Amino acid sequence: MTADREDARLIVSRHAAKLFLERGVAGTSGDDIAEAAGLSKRTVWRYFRSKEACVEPLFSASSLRFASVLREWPLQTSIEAYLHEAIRPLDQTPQEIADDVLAVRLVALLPAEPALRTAWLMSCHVGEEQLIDVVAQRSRRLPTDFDVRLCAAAVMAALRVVDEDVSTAAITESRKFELPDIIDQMAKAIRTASTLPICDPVGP
Amino acid sequence: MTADREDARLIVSRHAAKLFLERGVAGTSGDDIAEAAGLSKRTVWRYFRSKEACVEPLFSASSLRFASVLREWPLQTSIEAYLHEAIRPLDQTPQEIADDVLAVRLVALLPAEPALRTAWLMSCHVGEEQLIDVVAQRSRRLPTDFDVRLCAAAVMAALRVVDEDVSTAAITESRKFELPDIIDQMAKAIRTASTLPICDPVGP
DNA sequence: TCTATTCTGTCACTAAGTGACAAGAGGTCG
DNA sequence: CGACCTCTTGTCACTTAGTGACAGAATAGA
Repeated sequence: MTADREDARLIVSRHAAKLFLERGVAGTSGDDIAEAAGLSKRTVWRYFRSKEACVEPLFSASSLRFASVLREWPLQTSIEAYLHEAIRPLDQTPQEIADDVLAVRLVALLPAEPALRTAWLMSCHVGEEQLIDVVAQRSRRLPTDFDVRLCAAAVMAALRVVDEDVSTAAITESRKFELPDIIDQMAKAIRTASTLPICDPVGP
Repeated sequence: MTADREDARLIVSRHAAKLFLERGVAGTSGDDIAEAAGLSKRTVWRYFRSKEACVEPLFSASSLRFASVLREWPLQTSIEAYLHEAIRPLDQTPQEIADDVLAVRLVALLPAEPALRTAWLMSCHVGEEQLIDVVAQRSRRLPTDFDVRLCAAAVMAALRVVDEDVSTAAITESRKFELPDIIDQMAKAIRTASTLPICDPVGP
C-alpha cells in the first residue's frame, strides 16, 4: 500500500539515471541497475521493456506533475497568472527537486547519448496525452477532436524545446535560472504554440 | 556508387517493415530481417542500433522528401499554393508510393505495437531537424535561434498528428483520401501550428 | 485464519547486439 | 596491369538484454 508499482519504477529510474550519468548508458548493465536498486534483474525487466526505458519514469515525473498542475487550471485564469500562482518552490519536496535535477542532467546528456533520446521522446509522448485532456476541457471539445490533439502536440513540443534549451544551458553552460523566469518561458511557450484559445480566461 | 549506405539501410527497412506487419515485431527476429534483406545478421546490426530502429529509414523517408520539397519553397509563395504546386502524384515514383503505403500501415500499427513508437518518434525528430533550416530561412533567423527551433518543433508535431490521424483513418477505418485533401490538411496544420510568420510570402 | 491473487527471485534459455579478424570489392597511383 | 589502400562485409565467438516457467513470499480479502 505504501509503494505501488509506479513508485517502485520511479525508484529504479533514479538509480538508473545516476548510473547512466556516471558511467554512460553503454557502461551500465541491467545487472548494475538491478543491484543498485536492490532488486533482481528479472524484476527490472518486468518493470521496463528496455535498458533505456529505465529512465522514462524520471523523465515523465516532471511532465506528470506539470500536467496535474494544469489539470487544476481554473477556466477564468490566464496561463501566466495561473502558473506563477500554482508553482512555488515551497510546494516542491526535496525528492521532487532532486528528480528534476536528475532529469535536467539527463536531458543535457541527450546529444552525447542518442540512446536516451528514445526514452525522452516517449516520456514527452505521455506528457502529450496528459495535455490532451487539459486542452479538451479548456476548449470545450472532446479529447478525440483532431484540433485538440493537434494543440496538445504543439504545446508539448514547445515545452519540450524549452526543457531541452534550459537543460543544456544549465548544464553545459552552467547558466543559473530562477524559477519565475522558467515559468515565464514555459507560459510564453504554451501561449505561442497553442493553436486553440486556451491561454486566456474562457467562458463562465 | 549505385547504392550508398543510406539506400542500403532503406532497403533493409522495407523488409523489416513487411515482416513487422506480417508477424509483428516480437514475431520477427534480427535473423529474419537479415535473411529477408539478403545480408548477414552482423551487417544489420551495423546498420541499426536496435530491431525497432530498422524501420526508421522508412519512416524518415517521407519526412525527408517532404522537407526537401519545403527546402525549395520560394519566399514569395504561400504554403497552400506551394504545396499544391510542388506535390503532384506524377512526380512520385512507384517506389516512393510503396514506401509511403508501408509507412502509413506502420503508423496505423503504433497503438498495437508500442515498441515501434520509439522509431516513429525518432524519425519525427530527424524531420524536426530538417524543418529547422526551412523555418530559419523563411524567418531570416539563425537555425540556433530558440524561436526557430520552437516553431519547427510545433510544425513537426502538427504534421505528426496529421500523419497519425490520416494513417489510422486510412487503415483501421478504410477511409480513402485524395492527395489534394491531404495536402490541404498538411498546409492547414503547418499554418495553424507555425509560431513564426513563415506561411505567407515573406519579403523580397 | 485460510485462501486467492499478485509479486518477486531463481534458473535456464532465446535473441539482441558487439569485438576481432580475415576476405572481398572497388579506387588510386605507379 | 599489378601493388596498395580503404571501406565494407561475413564469420564466429562472446556478452548482455530480455523472456518463460515455476516456486516461494507477500498481501488483500473473506
